[in-house]
Amino acid sequence: MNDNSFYEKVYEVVRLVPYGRVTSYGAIAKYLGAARSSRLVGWAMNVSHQVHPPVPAHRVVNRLGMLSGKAHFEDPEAMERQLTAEGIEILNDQIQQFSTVFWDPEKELGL
DNA sequence: ACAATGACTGAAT
DNA sequence: AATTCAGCCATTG
Repeated sequence: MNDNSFYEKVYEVVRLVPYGRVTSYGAIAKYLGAARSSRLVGWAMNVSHQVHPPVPAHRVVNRLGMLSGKAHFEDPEAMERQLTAEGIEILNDQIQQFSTVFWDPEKELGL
């Protein structure tokens, strides 16, 4: 994987997600100019465990604010725990007040 | 070079 | 309104 690969871009954006905020796969994909490559973002996250530096994958959820990828973590409970530690309220694997904690790269960073 | 994969998303039923 | 279907596309075997 080259540093210029699509994955690397994804990691870069994910690292930009502020503390206590989350974003969605689609938002990242769209920000990267590949709005329909949301799956690739998820795939990138799957590999993010072996990537350096570490990527805050726990801050990335699907567009509904559901912890769809928690099962892919070393410890599925860790994702939920970390988000909670950042002040994000989670119930039944779903982020509460998602609209409030949602962080849209396009909106926050600007196009 | 071809086929398969997938932590998604939006449209169709 | 809820659930199912199909497209999507970079990476990998």
